[in-house]
Amino acid sequence: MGASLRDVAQRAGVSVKTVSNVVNGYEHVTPTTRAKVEAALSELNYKPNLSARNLRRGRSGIIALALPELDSPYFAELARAMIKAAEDAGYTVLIDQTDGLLERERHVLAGIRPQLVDGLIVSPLAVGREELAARTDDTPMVLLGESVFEGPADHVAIDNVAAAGIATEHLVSIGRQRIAAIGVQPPDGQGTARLRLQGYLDALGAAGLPVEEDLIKQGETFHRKDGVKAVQELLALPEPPDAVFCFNDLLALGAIRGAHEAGVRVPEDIAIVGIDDIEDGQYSTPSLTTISPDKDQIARLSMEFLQSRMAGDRDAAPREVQADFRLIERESTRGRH
Amino acid sequence: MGASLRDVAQRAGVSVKTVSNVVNGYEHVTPTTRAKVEAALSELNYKPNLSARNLRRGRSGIIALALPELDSPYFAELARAMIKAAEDAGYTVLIDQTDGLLERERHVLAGIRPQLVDGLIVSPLAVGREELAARTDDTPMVLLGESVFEGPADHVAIDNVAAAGIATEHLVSIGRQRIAAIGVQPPDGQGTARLRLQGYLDALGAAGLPVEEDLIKQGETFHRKDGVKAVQELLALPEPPDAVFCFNDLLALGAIRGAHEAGVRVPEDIAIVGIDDIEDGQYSTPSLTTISPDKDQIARLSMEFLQSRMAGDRDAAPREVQADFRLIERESTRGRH
DNA sequence: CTGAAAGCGCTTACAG
DNA sequence: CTGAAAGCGCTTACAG
Repeated sequence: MGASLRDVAQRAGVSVKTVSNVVNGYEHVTPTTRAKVEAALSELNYKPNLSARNLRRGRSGIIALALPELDSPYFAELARAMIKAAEDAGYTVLIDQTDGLLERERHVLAGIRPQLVDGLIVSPLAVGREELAARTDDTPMVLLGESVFEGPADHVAIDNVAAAGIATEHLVSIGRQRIAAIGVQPPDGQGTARLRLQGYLDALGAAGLPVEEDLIKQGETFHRKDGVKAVQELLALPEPPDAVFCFNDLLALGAIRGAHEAGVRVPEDIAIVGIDDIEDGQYSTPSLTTISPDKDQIARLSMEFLQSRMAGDRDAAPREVQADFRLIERESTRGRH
Repeated sequence: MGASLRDVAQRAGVSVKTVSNVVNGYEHVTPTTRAKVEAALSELNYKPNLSARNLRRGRSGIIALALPELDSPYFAELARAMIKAAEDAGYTVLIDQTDGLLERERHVLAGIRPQLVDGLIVSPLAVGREELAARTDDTPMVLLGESVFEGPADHVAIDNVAAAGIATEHLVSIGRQRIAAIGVQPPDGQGTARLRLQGYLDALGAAGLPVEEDLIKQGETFHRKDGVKAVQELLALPEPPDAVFCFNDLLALGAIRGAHEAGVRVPEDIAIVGIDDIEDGQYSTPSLTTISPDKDQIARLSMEFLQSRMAGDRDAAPREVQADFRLIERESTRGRH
């Protein structure tokens, strides 16, 4: 294969140590020596063996990012931000796609790739709080997404209750009275949905609007198709809603599509708002009002937490931080009816 | 940190070799010995050090996937398929996001992470054929995307000329006469655009339609915003087109949005077709007619090529394979005007 | 400023 | 079936 340090050392007529010094940018090397070594280095097209280096150094410079799915735009956009933030910090990212499956999330938490990955950023869907807390692997970890973990590890998220509240409130503010929700999960489902439901209910209460069971719909996988289906059921109701708060943008885009298919106008007949601010929502017809979490900030904060843990600060109490978000008004909630 | 093989060996009262045998599932181990070892293994919560194993074995089980951007839906969907295919083959994927920048693509080709990655799947945008051919790093590599490489490495792609031809032809078949194109690149731009332009021109020729310079628009970054801008320019023409072939779905979705903003109906006034079959196109209003490349097949073929190279078949002539694609008709080209 | 040597944790011929 | 030992390629005290 490629040349080793020893090959280079031989060719340059110096010791392995000296070559290593040059390769690693150690300052105190005679110009002459350095020149000789560098010549040999490039003649042999030397590339360090990273496995060996990692073994010796006890670190790899790789962190794993475990996400439910890479082709859901929110996660894709988050992954981009994360890869960028990791790179700025000198790390590269390895991605694990869990599909939100319990089995796979467990596998990640138990430590796939021991000693190959210096840290872990995980967005769990299936695994619960207790299991997270009972983790035996000691690779530094940062949690993403929900906000009901209560301390098994550092955690970065937006305030989901508040975000959902603001989205719902916005629908109230434009004069809507029958506000539906799409994205509720079965009782054992993910916490994000529970928190967003909470925010929705809080906002209805604050506005003095009644809660109607019929207007609260499940969104099993948080994908467009669930949004289509749910909105169709809502529109088939004897007294359909005049607005929908969708627990994410994909559901909302599905809802827009479903309304269109049913011949119902958005926003005139039904206003729609989502959460995530994925790019699609800027270009859909109508464009989508949404809550925009600061993805770059989430990425940056996650890396900061992870870095401090990787740097040795393992025992400090788990930290919890909430990233910024803001409401972005677009066509799907414009105007009154 | 964690326990090493030696720790386990001591505890079990056997040699390191025996523990290694058990860990690696070597068959010929006495049940008694195995039991002892397994007990020690779980008592110490042993996890193999992958860096050490990789160093020794000379392989890592990791392949790198270098894509322009992870948050472009086509690449996100392709990445998902690739991660899946790699996993089926026992590999994990590390993603490099090049942003299509020459500098970063070069870095990938020169071998970032030497010996840490067994193989490379690259979708180059900026780097040209000559440079690919002149690569010095000998990590096995598979190329994705264009089809004008002519042999520097194994290559998987769809037949872009044919795909563009079929898309254009479809517009002809529904009676359109003034068919525009969006997505042309500056002369030194990527080959994909050149090939799709070729297919477009071929189809116009075959249909006996004239080529009009005014109807051929650039699409610098292949993103939605370029589609919006280009379609607006087209619609401002004294004699606007009645159809547009967009070189990818993102451009097409932008074009739909742009037409909507201009008060022009799709498909009645202007029919639109794209390439990629990203999920958004199923749910847009109107839904998008497109060419669907078989992404799973692309992923599978790439892995097969890569595996054969990684298995040692380094010197065989570079292979070229074309993945399947098909036209999917949706609302954006339905009906005649 | 440079060298000789140990050792990171593993796998693998080689013996027995 | 199991053990003792070498070595993958690197980094890093330790000398000098």
